[in-house]
Amino acid sequence: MTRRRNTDPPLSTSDLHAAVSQRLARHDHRYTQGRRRLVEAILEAGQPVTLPEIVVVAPGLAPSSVYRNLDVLERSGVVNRITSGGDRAHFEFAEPLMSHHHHLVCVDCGSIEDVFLDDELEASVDRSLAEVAGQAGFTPLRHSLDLHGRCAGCESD
Amino acid sequence: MTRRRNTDPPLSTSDLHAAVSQRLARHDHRYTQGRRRLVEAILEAGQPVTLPEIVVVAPGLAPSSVYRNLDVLERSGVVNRITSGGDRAHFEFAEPLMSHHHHLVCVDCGSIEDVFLDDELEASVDRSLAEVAGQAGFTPLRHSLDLHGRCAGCESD
DNA sequence: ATCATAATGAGAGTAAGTCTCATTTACACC
DNA sequence: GGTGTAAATGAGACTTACTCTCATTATGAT
Repeated sequence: MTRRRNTDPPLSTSDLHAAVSQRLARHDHRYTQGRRRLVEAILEAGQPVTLPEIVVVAPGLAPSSVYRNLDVLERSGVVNRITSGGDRAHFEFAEPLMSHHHHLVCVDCGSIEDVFLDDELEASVDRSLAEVAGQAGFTPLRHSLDLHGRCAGCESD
Repeated sequence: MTRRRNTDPPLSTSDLHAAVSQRLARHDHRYTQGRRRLVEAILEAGQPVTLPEIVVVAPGLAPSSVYRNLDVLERSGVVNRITSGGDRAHFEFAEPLMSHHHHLVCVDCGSIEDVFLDDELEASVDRSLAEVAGQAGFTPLRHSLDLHGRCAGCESD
């Protein structure tokens, strides 16, 4: 298992914009300037980000619009909402705009870092989950596998 | 892999109360009537519950006290807070008061059901996570593995 | 260029959860 | 069993992440 950097995107920036545009169009949404800046802010962050972090990177974006657009992007399959990190939601690109990965969630500061596991383990996890889901009459969409603990910064305090 | 019922607790009710009492005492907290009723409400639910669901099962408990006590119980290692199910936190007993398990999270109604995976898979997951955590200087506490999808009730609509 | 429609943004509104503080309860010691 | 002290309670004010509203503006199709 190699630890990949989150800065290795599966798509180039222009391909990302094209893919986002296509997904929005498929849901009858427009790829406006504001949404483009929002996508670029998430891209620049390179990690799951909260709304305040987005507004810092892309000042001038109205919070109400960012919230609304994160919603649109989520429903269009562009973005995932992560709620494991405390009281503030984090956002990141959804698959396949970003490769499948998991999270290190800091229980102290709520920060979230991406990590990658090997495909064999992912396959066993999916197989096992599919089995229990079937027994419960549950229709699986995706899994989330997060490690909760203390990040390097918080541990050294 | 056998699908265990969540109604198979690792502890009897009196053992549960004893264990809770001990954990509270270890943190210099008292096991009061209100906390006892709260613990029993979570026990009766048999699934991760939200605050309104607790108040229904145990009417008369003041919401502010329930919130405060859920906090105390969480910090004393009695209860886990689950934030995967939308905007409302769910609570359930922590290990080892409840055996290690995972969740089916309905993306429609936000309900959460417990499922159990086999120990071998859990071990591989822990091994892999420990490896990536070490590389990131992250101190692991616990992992969460949730399956997101649509529950039987919501799928049939 | 025009037009219909979607998107924007400022601010009001909502609701989950926290804080405050006067009162009550639980445990330790006698 | 009483007594004192410190923790727990509960009602309601408060905070804040997020959503809604609606008048204005930008977008993309023709």
